[in-house]
Amino acid sequence: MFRERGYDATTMRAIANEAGVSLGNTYYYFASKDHLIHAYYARSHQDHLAACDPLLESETDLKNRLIGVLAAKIETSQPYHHFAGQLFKTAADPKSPLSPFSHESAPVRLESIELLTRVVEGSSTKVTGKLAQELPELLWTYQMGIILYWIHDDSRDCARTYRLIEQTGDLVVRLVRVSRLPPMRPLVSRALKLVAELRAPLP
Amino acid sequence: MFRERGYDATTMRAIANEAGVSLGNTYYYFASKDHLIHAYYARSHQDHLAACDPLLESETDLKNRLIGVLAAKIETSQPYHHFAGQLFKTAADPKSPLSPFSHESAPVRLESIELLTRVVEGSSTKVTGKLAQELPELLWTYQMGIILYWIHDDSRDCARTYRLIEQTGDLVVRLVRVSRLPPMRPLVSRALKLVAELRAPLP
DNA sequence: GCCTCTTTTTGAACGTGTTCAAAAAGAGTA
DNA sequence: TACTCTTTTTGAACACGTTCAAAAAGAGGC
Repeated sequence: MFRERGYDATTMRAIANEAGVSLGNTYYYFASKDHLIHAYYARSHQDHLAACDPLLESETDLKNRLIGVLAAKIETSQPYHHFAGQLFKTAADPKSPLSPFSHESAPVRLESIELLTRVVEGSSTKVTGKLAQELPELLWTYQMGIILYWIHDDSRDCARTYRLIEQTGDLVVRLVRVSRLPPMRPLVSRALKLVAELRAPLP
Repeated sequence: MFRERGYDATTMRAIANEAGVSLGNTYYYFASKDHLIHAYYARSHQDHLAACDPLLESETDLKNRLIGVLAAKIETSQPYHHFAGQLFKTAADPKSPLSPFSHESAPVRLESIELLTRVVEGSSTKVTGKLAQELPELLWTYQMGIILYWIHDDSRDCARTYRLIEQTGDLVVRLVRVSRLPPMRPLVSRALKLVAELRAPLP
C-alpha cells in the first residue's frame, strides 16, 4: 500500500482496513507506523545478504566484489525507492530505535559489517593489520553514504547512483591499495587512530 | 521553549500560549512546527557567517581557516544541540522544502558555499583550475558530514566533533595540497569529472 | 464442560499538528 | 465618519497516530 499511495496517504486506518483488523490491533503487531516502514527495510536487508552470496563465492577481485555488493544493495532496495525518503526520515532521529546507529539496530548493522568483512577477506587483495580491522566498518559508512545519495537520486533507474558506486568503488579500492606505500603510511595511520579514538566508549 | 522542554513536549498550543496568541495564529507566521524549528537553524547560520568574518580577514593558512570555520559552525549551533536531532529529522525528508538539498534552501546553501569559497580563495594555499571550481561545494558536503556527526555526538562539550574537525581538516588540506602532484592528477581529474557529471541537470 | 490464565482484538478516546471560515483589526480614501 | 480592501486573529473542527480498558478468543488442565 505504501507503494501505491505513498507514505502519507497510507493511514493506519487504511492499513487496518486492508488487513481486516481493527485500528488498535495494528499496534499489537507493530509498535508504530515507523516500525511498519522499517519492516520493509529489514526485508530488503535480508534480500541483500542473500543476493550477495553467489558473487562473494565466485568473484575474487576486490573492486568487483565491493561494487557488486553495493550495486546489489541498491537493487534489493529499489522496490522501496518510492518511499525511501520517508524511511530515511524515520531513521534520522538519533534517539529513535530505528536509527542505523542505535543500539537496537546493532544486529542489522553488524550483519552488514560482517558482509563487508567477507568482501575484504575473500578478495585477492590482501589487507592486513589495523586497516583490516577498521576497513569493514569504514566501508559500511561508505555504503550509508551511497544509500543516502540513492535516496535523493531522481535519475532514471537511479543511474547516477550506479555511476557513483562504480567510480567511488574504484577510488576506494585504489586507496586501499596505496595505503601500504610509505608516503601514505603516516596518513593512514593517523586516520585509523582517529577512527579508534572516536569509537572508544564514552567515559 | 524547545531548549527547556525538548521538541516533543513543546506543543504548538504551548507556543501559542507563551506568545499570547491563538493556536491558529501561530500558523499565520510559521507554516508548520518544522518551519519553526528551522528558523533556529537559519539564525545559527547567520550567526555563523558573522562569526567567521574576523577569522577570514586575519588568517591566511588554509588549514586554520578551514578548521576555524568548521569549529565556528559547531559553536554557533551548540545552543541548539539539544534538539539538533529533530532538526536533522525535519531536514531528512528529500521532498521537504527544509531539506538542505531542496530548491527552497538554495539561498542558505549558496551562502555557505560562498563562505567556503572565501576560505579557499583568501588562503595562502593556491588552488586553481577545475578543483577551484568544485572545492567549495565539496567542502560544503564535508561540512554537512561534520554536522551529521555532531548531531550524534554525545561526548562532553562535543569534544569528539572538534577532534574530528581537527584531524579531518588537516587531512583535507593535505589532500588539496597533493592534488597537484603528478601521481594524484589522474585520480583528482576523475573525481572532478564524476562530480560534474552527477551535478549536471537531469534530462 | 468449567475454570484459569494468556493472547488477541476492539473501539472509544486522547493528544497533537493543522486547517479554514468567519470575525476582528488595521489602513487608506472620499 | 463611512466605506472598502487587506491583514491578522480566532476557535471550532478535522485528520492522524496512538493509547488502553474491556471484551473476546485461544489454550491447557481438571
